[in-house]
Amino acid sequence: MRNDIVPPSAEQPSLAERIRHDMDSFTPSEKRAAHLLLSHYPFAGLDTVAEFASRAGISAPSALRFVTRLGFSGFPDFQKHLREELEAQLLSPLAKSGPVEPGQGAPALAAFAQAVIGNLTATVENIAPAEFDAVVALLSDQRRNIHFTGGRFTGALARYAESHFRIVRSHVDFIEGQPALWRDRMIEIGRKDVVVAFDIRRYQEDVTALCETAARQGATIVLLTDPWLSPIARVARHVLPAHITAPSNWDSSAGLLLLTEALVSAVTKRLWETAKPRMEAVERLRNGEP
Amino acid sequence: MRNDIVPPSAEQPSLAERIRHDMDSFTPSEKRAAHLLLSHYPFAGLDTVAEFASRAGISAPSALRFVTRLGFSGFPDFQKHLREELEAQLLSPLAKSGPVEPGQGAPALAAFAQAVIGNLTATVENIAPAEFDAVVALLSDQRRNIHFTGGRFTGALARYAESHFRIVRSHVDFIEGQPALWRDRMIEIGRKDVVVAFDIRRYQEDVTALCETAARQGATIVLLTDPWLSPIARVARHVLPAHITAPSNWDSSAGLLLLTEALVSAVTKRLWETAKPRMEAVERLRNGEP
DNA sequence: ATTGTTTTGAAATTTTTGATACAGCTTTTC
DNA sequence: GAAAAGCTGTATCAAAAATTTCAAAACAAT
Repeated sequence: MRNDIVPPSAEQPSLAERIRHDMDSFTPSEKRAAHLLLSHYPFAGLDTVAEFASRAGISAPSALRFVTRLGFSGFPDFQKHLREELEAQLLSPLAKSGPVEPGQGAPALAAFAQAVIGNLTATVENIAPAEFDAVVALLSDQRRNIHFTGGRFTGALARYAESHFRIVRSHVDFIEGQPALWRDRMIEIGRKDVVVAFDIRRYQEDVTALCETAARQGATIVLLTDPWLSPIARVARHVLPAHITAPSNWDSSAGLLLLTEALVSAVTKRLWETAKPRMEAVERLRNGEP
Repeated sequence: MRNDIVPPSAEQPSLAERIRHDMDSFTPSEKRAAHLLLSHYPFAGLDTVAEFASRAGISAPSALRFVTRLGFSGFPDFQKHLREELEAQLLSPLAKSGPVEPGQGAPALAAFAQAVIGNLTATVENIAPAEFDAVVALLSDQRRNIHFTGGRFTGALARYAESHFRIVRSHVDFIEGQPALWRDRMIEIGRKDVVVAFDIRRYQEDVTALCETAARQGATIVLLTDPWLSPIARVARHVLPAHITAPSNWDSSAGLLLLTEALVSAVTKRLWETAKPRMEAVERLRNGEP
């Protein structure tokens, strides 16, 4: 038998908090219900049981068991509570933003998120609009070849970028950072090539070498880096810096990801006429259709 | 027959305003219904017809006629509208991130950033502290083997995670999503293994298959997904959902990255005693020192 | 007053929704 | 490895809610 759960009398803590707190005492289906409810709190619970269960990917009886376990006498009772909570919350202007639970992780997570959000804001504010637009234009030029590369950590971001651009347009690839792997490919790189490099501190020599070689051959270099600028900046045509400090032993790449996704989004919109049929074709191929 | 009333399509003015405007065209009992609704807008309308009618001092049919007259097809339709209006209003403060229209370059970047920030906030708020802590504990258990995997886009995140954890602790690797590449490796997977999977919508069957196979062999599955939960959730021990919608043709993985980095940070702190010398050793090796 | 029109609610009907019993499956425990 | 406990979904049923019907009441205009 599991530990009992306090009935939802007239308590202060919102139901959401209680659910978060008791999360690990739930069964798998109950967790799914809980996740759905918390992700659209409290509106997900205001529909019918059938709708709620279906959205959570569970059966109606499981949904019922979930609310019963929460201490309610039935689904209507549960909904009534949600409505009352909502009304109370809406009437008190800023009663929201309750202090997150104690525990070890939550505060750390919240603090981390706050730092990351600060980074994103600072990053956006320090990007020159003209620079961003210029990069979008460059990456939207279908006659050019685009190569993505990065360091040991940022390499994953380069892959992320490549996996998206590859679908939007052609002539896109990823270059591994190790010199042995790209030396001979450099013969192909020329004036119509664009190298998009990701490089943040503990700047990596091999990535720098790659970009310098490419630049010497006439390629256009786009650099996504930190505010202290990777040495690649010397040979780069465009530089987009992102803030990376976080309350961690590691730097955060969220700002770089933001820029990457924003670029993908902007280029997709710009090339929409050709990107749309292309994306549809890719989808068909993935599904094994002719 | 009285003058027609515009149906409640996608309009700007709230229902309340329309009711006030049309007030003098209502019959006496309709007015009573209108007054009740406006006095406790919109909660008075969220109960049952019977309750609503009784509180307004009219009969159920009259209440029905009232909502029909407002242009709704029935009482459930009416309530649905109220809920949606309420949700939109409640979400506006932060997640104003409606379909932010075109806009060029910089404005688009700012809008994108705002949406991403909203996602991060929502993600953190909906993570159960216990769940997060449990995952940290799991990944800090040095006796276990950790395997990261992901789909065509999220695979990059898995690599990102792997590249960090690899330095903090041992027994960490990355598994390619294609079945041909992992089938035979499954022989090694057992009870002391942990599979951390990244999977967001357009959930990928091969990743699901990998996790199901691993789970069947007794491995513990940790899933980072979107709020709609990948089917992998069925076999996952722990699920960390992140909000992913963005004003783009693509979803945003920023929330997943945030969780990843927060996990890396937390585990690094937790294993600091052993992680520190290990990180220093890695650094020496990179520099070619003995 | 009387007739035609509109409004209204009681009761009957239909539809929807919530709840339960039970059997299969999974996980845990011994 | 077998038995027990627990979890979950299908099928079914009961309850409640929404909707329609219809006749009485209120009202307006002759």
